[in-house]
Amino acid sequence: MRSALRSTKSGRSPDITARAHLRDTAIALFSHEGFRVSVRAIAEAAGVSPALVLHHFGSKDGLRQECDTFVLARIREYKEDAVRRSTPGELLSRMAAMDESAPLVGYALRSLQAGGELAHSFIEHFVADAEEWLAQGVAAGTIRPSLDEKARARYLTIQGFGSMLLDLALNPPADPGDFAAAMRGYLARNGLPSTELLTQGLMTDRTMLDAYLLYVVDPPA
Amino acid sequence: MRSALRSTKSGRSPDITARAHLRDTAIALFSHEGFRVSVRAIAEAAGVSPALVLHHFGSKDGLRQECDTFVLARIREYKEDAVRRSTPGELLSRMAAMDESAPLVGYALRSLQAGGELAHSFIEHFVADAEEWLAQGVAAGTIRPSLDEKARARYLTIQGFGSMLLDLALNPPADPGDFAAAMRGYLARNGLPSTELLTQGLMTDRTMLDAYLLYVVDPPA
DNA sequence: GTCTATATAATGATAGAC
DNA sequence: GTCTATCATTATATAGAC
Repeated sequence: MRSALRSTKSGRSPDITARAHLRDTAIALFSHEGFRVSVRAIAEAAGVSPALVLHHFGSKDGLRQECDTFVLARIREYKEDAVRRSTPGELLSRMAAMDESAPLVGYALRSLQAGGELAHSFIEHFVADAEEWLAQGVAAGTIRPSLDEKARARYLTIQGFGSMLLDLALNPPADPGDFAAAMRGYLARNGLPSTELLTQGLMTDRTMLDAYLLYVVDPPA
Repeated sequence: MRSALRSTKSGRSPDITARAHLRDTAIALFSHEGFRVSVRAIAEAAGVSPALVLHHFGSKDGLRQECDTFVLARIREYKEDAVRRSTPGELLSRMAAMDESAPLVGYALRSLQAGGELAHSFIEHFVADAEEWLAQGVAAGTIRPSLDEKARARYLTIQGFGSMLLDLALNPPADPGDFAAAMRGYLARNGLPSTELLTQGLMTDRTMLDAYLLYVVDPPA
């Protein structure tokens, strides 16, 4: 009721409210410990009472949704600013290198594993980028054309993030918050083979692809 | 105390005990709903009291460990029997096609996402297989050699499972228990682009690989 | 081996004072 | 906006009878 009055009274940035502080704390904790952290833990980290958290967001789910939309919005901002031809991994690395935005990356990765709505938006965004990037490469002659460009863009995106998620789950970094270090570990382990695969493929000839096209895409009656 | 007596009395297979039944029920439920299912739910599904479950396994963690070791052992058995040149995906599909072993596959996949000890054993096993399979292909001339065969075997394994896990998290099957159907969905979405990637790679020339080798593997001083 | 009853701890959420 | 106090639920786990 009185919030309008209060907002006019405050001359500072409208986002440095207690509510925003709570949301940022929640993102940091979700990123660091996963979505199982309790409302109590978030409240304690923020130095307020648990009741206040629920007062602001209604429920833990409400808090989650606010975090989701905020993280997605911020990642979109970063992507607008970033150079277009950077790969998703490079973009995330650069984001994570900044202390302020590292939790955003961790949060996004957590939600990818959880598979919610943010995960979909997140992936769709990178799929769209990949499609454009691939199309430019095909036009320039540096990338081979595909029989299904959309499917390839989606596959490469899922393949990249999926490999990273599983690799990090199997080799958990000492500090879960230091995403940049985690990313370095991933690249140290997989940089060479993934580059080999992208540049040379695995097979020496087309027989496997031809078999797939013949028996799966256009099966004999 | 009296269990030795009972086991001698029973002339049936030593694994069809109530304990084994409980374990199987737990695996089915873990596979279907994830590791957050309560001991209560498992007990109810098995038609016993929650206390009995804990009586047998000491704790929920004890139950988890017993399920882990059992699942790993069974998957190893299947792999021994299976034809050697089948891919991991084919193997799991064949396993999942059998009603009896489908929960094992689901359980293994869940534990991959959780990233525990079973996940490591599971992956290591498939990495070892991949390495042998790749070596045979290289010897036969059907597969290109790699500068780091071990790293490639690990990467391809992680890449395959990681892509599948993320794809399934983003496109959850109607029936989480029907792994075979889930796998068909995954292949329908990604079969073509993954086959293209394996046979042809993505790039039209070696410049990306050469750049990687020059600046990352052997960086200029 | 199996049960009932209970202890204990943690969670998300609410009520109401200030 | 923020708190204290409390509720209702759920979880794992234990004690002890049968």
